[in-house]
Amino acid sequence: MDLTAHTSHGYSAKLTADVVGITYRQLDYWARTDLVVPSLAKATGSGSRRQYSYANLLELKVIKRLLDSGIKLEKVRSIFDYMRSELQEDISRANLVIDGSNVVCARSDAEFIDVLQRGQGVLNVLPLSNVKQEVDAAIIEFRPSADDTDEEPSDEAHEESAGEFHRAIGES
Amino acid sequence: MDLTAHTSHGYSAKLTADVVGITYRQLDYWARTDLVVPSLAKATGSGSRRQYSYANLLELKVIKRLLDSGIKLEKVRSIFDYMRSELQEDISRANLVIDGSNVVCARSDAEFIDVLQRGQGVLNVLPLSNVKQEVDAAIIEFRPSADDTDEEPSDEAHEESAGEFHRAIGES
DNA sequence: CATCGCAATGACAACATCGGAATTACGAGG
DNA sequence: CCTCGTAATTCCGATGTTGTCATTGCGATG
Repeated sequence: MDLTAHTSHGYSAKLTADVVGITYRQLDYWARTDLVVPSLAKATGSGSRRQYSYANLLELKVIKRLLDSGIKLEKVRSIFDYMRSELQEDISRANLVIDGSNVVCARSDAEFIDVLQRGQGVLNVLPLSNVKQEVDAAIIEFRPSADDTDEEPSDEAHEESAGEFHRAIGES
Repeated sequence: MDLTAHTSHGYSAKLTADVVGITYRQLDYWARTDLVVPSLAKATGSGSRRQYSYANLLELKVIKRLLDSGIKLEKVRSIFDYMRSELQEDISRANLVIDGSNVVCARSDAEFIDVLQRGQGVLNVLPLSNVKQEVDAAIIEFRPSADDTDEEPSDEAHEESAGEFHRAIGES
């Protein structure tokens, strides 16, 4: 199942916001401030339509993850200077490690652990595999085109889709 | 060398800000908003003197680390609900792992790696050992009481005291 | 007692990051 | 051509986190 092929016409702003799990207002703000500009169609004035690509969805989902973990948007902006060169393909087995202003994309587990051991400051570790998974799941969930053979058309239960980690950590 | 004994009279606000590497304005704001209230002497009105303990210095240094890595102060506040119960002793070999609203203090390397592998979202990893190191070094550096037999009395070069990691990561 | 330095306080401004409501404009369909 | 739905834009406001500056007050020293 390759959801990248869905990029024939791209994703509208509203759908993108729903899939990623952010508000339209945030998506709009990020587009205007050049954090994530829609690849397929930029806004050309009032009434025009922004069109986001599948790659844009992944970018936006990563940003939401970073924000949810408490990272400032300002820092996210600097991170994405590096991100855009690395985020393109094979997101499946990569781990992103961020140390202040430095970013590295560790693909092997050995490199990953090695980087962690040398860390001097705070390290922000982001496994990218589940990002793609969650985006794909959300695309199907919010798909407007027919065949919604799901049992949960309710608008709730989109948060905490993967909840095994929280029990291992302990409650806050 | 136990610098905790320096707590006989505590640390003034200005000295604390210098040691930790933050502005007085930040320290003042954090005290007023109950993020870090000085243990030894709270402000009792205009003209009074705040007195910070050694434990306060460690707390403040951790906060600065989190801020430098782009963590929002709002998230730092929630993190410290858990932190205060764990930050007291044996900071030497502990690693702090933060996943959104969940915080865990992994003491063994095995537990540390195990937690990292199960991470679903963004993990903020903070080695606490070097926090203590840097605070101790800064205390000696900014010590007002005599015997400054150092070769660098200049006010610069306090940032990036441990710079081996940056070369391993790559430039930003 | 007068003065000085330091530190807390308060008032104000600035900035980023949004949320909400009203307005405007595009495109499709009758 | 008119209308309708959708979406971008504009305007306004709120909030949190500082910076700057002036004021007030404490304590020590002359």
